[in-house]
Amino acid sequence: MNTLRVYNTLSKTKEPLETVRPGNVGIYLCGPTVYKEAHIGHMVGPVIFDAIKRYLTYCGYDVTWVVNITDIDDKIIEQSRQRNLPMAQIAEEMTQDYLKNLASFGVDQIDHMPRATETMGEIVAFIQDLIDKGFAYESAGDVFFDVTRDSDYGKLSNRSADSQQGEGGGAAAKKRSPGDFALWKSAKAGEPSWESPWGAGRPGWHIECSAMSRNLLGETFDIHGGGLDLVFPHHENEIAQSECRHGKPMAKYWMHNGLMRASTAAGKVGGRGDRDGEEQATTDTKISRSKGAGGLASLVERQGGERLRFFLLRTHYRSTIVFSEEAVAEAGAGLDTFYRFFERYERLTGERFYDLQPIARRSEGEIDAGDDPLLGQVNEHRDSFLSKMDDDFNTGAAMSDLFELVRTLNKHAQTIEDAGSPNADQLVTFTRGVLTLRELSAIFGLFRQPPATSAKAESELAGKLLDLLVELRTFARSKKDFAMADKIRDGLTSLGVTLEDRKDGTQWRIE
RNA sequence: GGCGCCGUACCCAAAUGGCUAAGGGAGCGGAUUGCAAAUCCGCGAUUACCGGUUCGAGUCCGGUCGGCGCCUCCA
Repeated sequence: MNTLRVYNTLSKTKEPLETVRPGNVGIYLCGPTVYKEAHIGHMVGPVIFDAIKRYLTYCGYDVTWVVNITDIDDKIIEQSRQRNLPMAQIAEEMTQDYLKNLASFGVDQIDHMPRATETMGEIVAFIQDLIDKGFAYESAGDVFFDVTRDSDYGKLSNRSADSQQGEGGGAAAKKRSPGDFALWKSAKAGEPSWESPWGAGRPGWHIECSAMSRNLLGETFDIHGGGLDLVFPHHENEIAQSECRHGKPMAKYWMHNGLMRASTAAGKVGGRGDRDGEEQATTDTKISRSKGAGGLASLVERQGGERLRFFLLRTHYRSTIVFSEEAVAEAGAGLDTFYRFFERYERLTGERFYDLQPIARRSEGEIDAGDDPLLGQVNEHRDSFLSKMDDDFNTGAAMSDLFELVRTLNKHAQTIEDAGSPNADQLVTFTRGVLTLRELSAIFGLFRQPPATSAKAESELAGKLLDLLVELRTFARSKKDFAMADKIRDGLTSLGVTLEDRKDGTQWRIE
């Protein structure tokens, strides 16, 4: 098994992946608080970890991936008031929205999605044990974690416990130290609540993750992930709770993805932008739900889930991604290279790329190339791709090998086409090379099915009309009536239809 | 104020201190084409700036300038 290296926020270095149990990997990713629709930024973690799980599985690990749903929270209660609906209904609605978005982005590798409301027994037991062990205390119906009892506190985010101000407001008066955080919050009148030894209330924000990860992955598991913004206080407090209770490390590797920002045109009210020409002021602002980002469903409708997924995987997961639809469209131009190649593959072999069964295991993908130049090159691209994935899942770098692989295959396709009648040996080698493209792109979760064309609505009738126009143009060309042929083509171009004249006929494509 | 990140070509973006600084998009040449499209080939970088360490620096250290994150809810 190859050595995988993983960047660990705890040590601030890349470390070799050595799992708790050989051959197994447990991953816990902090999921959403379901109080409003998800935005594109919420998809970064799920997409990268989806690719990570695919890669680990491909490398032979048995992976268990948990993503929690936080369905109790002050913000959900607030929404529930504003919309005059029960908290559970809001949570359920937004959970469904989240699941729908995951599906659009091709995230289907999650094994467990526990909810806080379904983990209440374990949460209460967890808190009680912390009290019994002297790490937590009750104060007027609330329970707080006592950060002064945890000598390690702050090790993840590099902060000292006594420098923390903590949340203010009414809770502050009940705390022993300002940095103490709530494990259990007593319910005010009218708030949803659960029974506990400390009275009716609800869990604090961090405790559910400690309880759920312990339940599903054990006291020490392999990888804990989340957005960079969760390092403090959320993950710091999870560590405090879990490690004080268990007396052992919570997770071996802490992986944090970079946050997304939105590129928005800044004001420039008054509309005189001509003086400095193209210089347009833009600011990158944080994407947050409170600032009204959203419309993920319509974004998916416009761009397609695969483009968005590709856009996210283009950049290293720890980097900031600046979001704009222009950038997504640009990424899409790169994706089109693959789609066109798949059509070419189908023309040459009569087989659909999407019907190729991807090679599912790394140990089975190596090609015995012999002295075949094509397969030798394919192997090189594959090795390069895998070595980049081995180095902290560098999808952005590995992407280049996908492009180089498709270029190599395009060249081979060209020689086959130029030869006129394809010979069987060439096709066999070609198909074997294409199978490697299938294998590697499957690690990214790409090209699992043909891109949806619904948005472009190429109805049956439109297709037939296009076929008819192409036929008329072919007739004109055969008569050397290029003026007519070009008129038809230009007209179609202006409608967003591109024509390609090939030896074997003309093909149309809706851009 | 405390902790931390980033600055690579027109745009996006990769690069354990070591060969000509990946790849994509846009653009410009060329092959191909009736002309296009697609594909292939080719073209493009004082790595923000200044200094230091080193045989060797995009990478390490110090400084300057610029952008950003966390410290309160965040993926």
